[in-house]
Amino acid sequence: MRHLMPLRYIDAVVRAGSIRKAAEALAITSTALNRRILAMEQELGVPIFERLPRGVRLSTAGEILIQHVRSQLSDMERVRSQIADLSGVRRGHIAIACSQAVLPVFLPQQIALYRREHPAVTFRVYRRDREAAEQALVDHTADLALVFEPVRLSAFETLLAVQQPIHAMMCKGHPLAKAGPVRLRDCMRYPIAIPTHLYGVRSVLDTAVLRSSIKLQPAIESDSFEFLRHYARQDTTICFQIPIGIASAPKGGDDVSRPIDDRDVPPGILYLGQLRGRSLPVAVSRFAAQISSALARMFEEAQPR
Amino acid sequence: MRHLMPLRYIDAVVRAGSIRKAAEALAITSTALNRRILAMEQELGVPIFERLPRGVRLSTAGEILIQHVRSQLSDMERVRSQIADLSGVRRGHIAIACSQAVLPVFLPQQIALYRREHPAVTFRVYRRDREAAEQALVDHTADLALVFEPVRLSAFETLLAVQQPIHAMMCKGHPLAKAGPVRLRDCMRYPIAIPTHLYGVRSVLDTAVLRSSIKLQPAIESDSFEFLRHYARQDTTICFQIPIGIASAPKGGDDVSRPIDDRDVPPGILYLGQLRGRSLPVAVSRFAAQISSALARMFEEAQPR
DNA sequence: GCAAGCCGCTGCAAAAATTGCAGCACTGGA
DNA sequence: TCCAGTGCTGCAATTTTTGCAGCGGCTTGC
Repeated sequence: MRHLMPLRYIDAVVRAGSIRKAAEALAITSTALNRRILAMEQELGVPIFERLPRGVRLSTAGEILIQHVRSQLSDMERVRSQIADLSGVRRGHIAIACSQAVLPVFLPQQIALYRREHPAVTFRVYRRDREAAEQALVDHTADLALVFEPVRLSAFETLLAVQQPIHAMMCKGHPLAKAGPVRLRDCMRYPIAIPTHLYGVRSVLDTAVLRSSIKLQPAIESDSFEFLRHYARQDTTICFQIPIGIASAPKGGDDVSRPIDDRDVPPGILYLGQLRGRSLPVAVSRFAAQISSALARMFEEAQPR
Repeated sequence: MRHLMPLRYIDAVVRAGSIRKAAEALAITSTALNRRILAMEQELGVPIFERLPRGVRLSTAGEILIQHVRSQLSDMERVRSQIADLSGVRRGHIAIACSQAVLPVFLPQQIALYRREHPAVTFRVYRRDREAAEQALVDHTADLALVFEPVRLSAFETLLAVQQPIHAMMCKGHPLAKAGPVRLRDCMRYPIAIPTHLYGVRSVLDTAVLRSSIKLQPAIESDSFEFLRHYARQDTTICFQIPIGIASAPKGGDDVSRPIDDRDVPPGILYLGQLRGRSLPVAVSRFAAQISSALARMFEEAQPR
């Protein structure tokens, strides 16, 4: 849509932090971009940006404006999508910000399933910790967020919530590698590998441990689940993951997972959500419905808390 | 704002019903307008208008688009207003759709009061029956609606509701011209002048009469309250009005008003409302707050029903 | 302490877009 | 059947936008 180019320009400048960088990203000259910004500011009667020696920053007025700009841009996207939808073409774009846990199995499966029906729909998947995921909704980088144990929920409108008990994972030959729940204190007899505080799994474990006598003494700490898991395969180290992040094939994998007993660690909650008050494009809401029903089918639906 | 000219153009064409008429209203050539419409349609990939021999009409896609267009336009207005507000300039524009009753006294007073504080704010006042008033909110012709006994309330978000008992009005020398409530059957002994069914006063009277043995036999029926009132001054005819439409000066007027007894006619309700879900420009919401408190001070606040 | 590197901004000319005029084809009503 | 009214198009004039080169201001690193 041609007429909202000026809005795109403003958004680009905000994201780039400088007019020249934004111009490069937009494949136009800095001159042109600069003049459009100046023109907008004159129309508005107020500067949108503060000029700094190293670029520009939003002014107070700009802060108000950028909210409007971003909602306009994504709303136009919704309109396009609705119009395309009624002429039978199922196209669109879906951007998702999500926790690591859904990256290896769940999301690839679901997206593939969806694209089988609607090949004209494109996807973008951002791996974001629970705080950054909400921010992505706010600045319209993402349409949906699928996060485990989000922190603040002010701009977040929950579409679905499912329980996710923490599982302990270990290599096949591990002494604890049996079926059924395992007690946390049994795990603690072995070296443990856990993620950093950015992650929901860690925060659930931390709060659970607080009210018990057990102490978490991690042998390995990392911000990469992939690393933790591969490390745990090497020896008797135990790592932790939630069910949605564990391949469903029960015997094919190199490792074994056992739920930690409810009495030790209560289940965490995985949330699917969108920006509060926004009306989603058809493609997005259809995809949200699909993964909602998949999640609800796979896991117990959680009460909002 | 320059960049939403295309949107204004579309809106103008929709309202005018033909490109040439809209072009005239916009003070540009039909050629230019026509080409912009064509360009928009090409960008969208779908016709916005159906071409008729006598003009154009919105297509299905256009119906979706015009909603977006109008909300964009008024949202931009809100942003401008917010930005102007933070730089201390209290300017803006307020459009109100209202029932006749508030036109003679209440609204002029309130607007004058408001403009004394904020002279840079401009007003537009539309006289609309209760159905048209809601429509004016929907198509963004009006920011606020102040209507007596609205019919449908689907797009209408109530900001305040106050009770308005129906009053009987008569000339000074009338046999009924005393203080205190009057019974409806006493009024019926004289010729009565009442408004058409478009009006809330009529519908309140009609429903009240339905459950009694009294029959409404209007001597005069008109869609102009002003006419009815002036007519009633001529002889013993009685007309009806709600308190907000009656000048507060108790003895200055040429006529006398007496509330009709609650047992005969229950009070109607006057609603102040806006378009559901819309966030109003600062000027508008400030004015809404002003008249809300004025109404609440003058009349008993009604429970929503 | 001074040069190098970014930054936003501006004068001027080229390029691109928008606009206006005149005119065409079409339709429904007098 | 004619006429008024509609949307649409080719072409030229006009307006707007863009790009190039360059200026002055500021921070950073040697």
